[in-house]
Amino acid sequence: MAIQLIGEGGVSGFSMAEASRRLGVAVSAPYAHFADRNALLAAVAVRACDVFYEDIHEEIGRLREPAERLAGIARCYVRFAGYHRPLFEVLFTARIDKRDHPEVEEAERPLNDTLLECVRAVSDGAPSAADDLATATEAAAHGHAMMLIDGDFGDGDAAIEQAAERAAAATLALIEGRRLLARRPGAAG
Amino acid sequence: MAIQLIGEGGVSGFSMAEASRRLGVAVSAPYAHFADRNALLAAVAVRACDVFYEDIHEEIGRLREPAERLAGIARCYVRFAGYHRPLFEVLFTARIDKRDHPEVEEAERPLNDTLLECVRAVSDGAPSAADDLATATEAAAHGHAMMLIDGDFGDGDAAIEQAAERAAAATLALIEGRRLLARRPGAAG
DNA sequence: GTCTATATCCCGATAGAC
DNA sequence: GTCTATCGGGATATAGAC
Repeated sequence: MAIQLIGEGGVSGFSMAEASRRLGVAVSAPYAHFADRNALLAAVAVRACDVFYEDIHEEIGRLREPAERLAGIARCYVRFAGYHRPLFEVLFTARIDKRDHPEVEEAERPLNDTLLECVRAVSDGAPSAADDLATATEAAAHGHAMMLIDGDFGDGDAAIEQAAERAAAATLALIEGRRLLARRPGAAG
Repeated sequence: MAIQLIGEGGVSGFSMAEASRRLGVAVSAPYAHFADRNALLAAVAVRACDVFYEDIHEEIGRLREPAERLAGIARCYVRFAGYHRPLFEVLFTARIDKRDHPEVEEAERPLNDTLLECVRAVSDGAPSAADDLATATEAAAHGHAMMLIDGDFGDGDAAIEQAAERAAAATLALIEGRRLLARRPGAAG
């Protein structure tokens, strides 16, 4: 499938023209399958969600402790960024207009649901506590993933695993100190 | 200065041509001041470091508690992303080759030093503990900043402040649970 | 569904006059 | 230091034949 080969290039400058060249087809060929560049990117994003979803469920299927499961999601997040970098970039750094491509939002929903489910399992009954922890976890995972891509952990599989392990550990630390995540009365939100 | 006006555009596609147009000068004018596009971007990045550095020191100058100071850095990080978005993008998402432009690395050093200083103040004597906390803090701040830019917190100043407050709170939580940041023996790194 | 060919546009960078 | 003019390149997207 074209989608996979396109993934070999970066996200931008990824171009229809170069992708076509790599596939050995004419530059006009992709337009028979996708309305325009963004439509193709959206299709890649949907595929990225599917891969990500499978990775996460494989991981949390092995884990029983709620805290470990949430940490496992963070681990998967960073591993996904490392092992499927092009998909990750399309999903998180390509600005796809969700109004033009609601399929992407649709594909993202199961991921959010899984995260919320795991967060609720470790969060105390408080109303906004789960949301606070979910946001913090997502931010920590995303930050580690970006730093990994930026090369802050070095190169190769060892760097990926180190970043993933750090993200998982950070998640456990966030859980440990989660009572401090409650926003103070003064802040908006 | 051209640098400021250029900041009005996104990071990419930012172009010399469009920047020149905005300034009402010829497309060739900037090349009298900068060798090429990357040189201009590098200059913007250096400026970004300076602004960031001043913001941080204004913030931690007001704070005494070590933990609050580290949280203040995270707060500044996210605020910087929100209030100086173009500078933030140039600094963190434009890939500038540090070998071609060592000035950027030079300008970044004081920032790293400040972070490490604050981290050491809250970290227990352990050797790698400070490094672990620094990485986790940076990742959390970066993650919140990226989510802010992505619109996950909404728009406007309220969104910026909310994201900044969440990043600060996450930092405090990381400090609280910092003993869990130590990587397990099995992991590489 | 794929090809060739083409229209249109924008960008980075340089040359040379002023 | 700024201008005009230009070269060379690459991109998106469409039209029409096969």
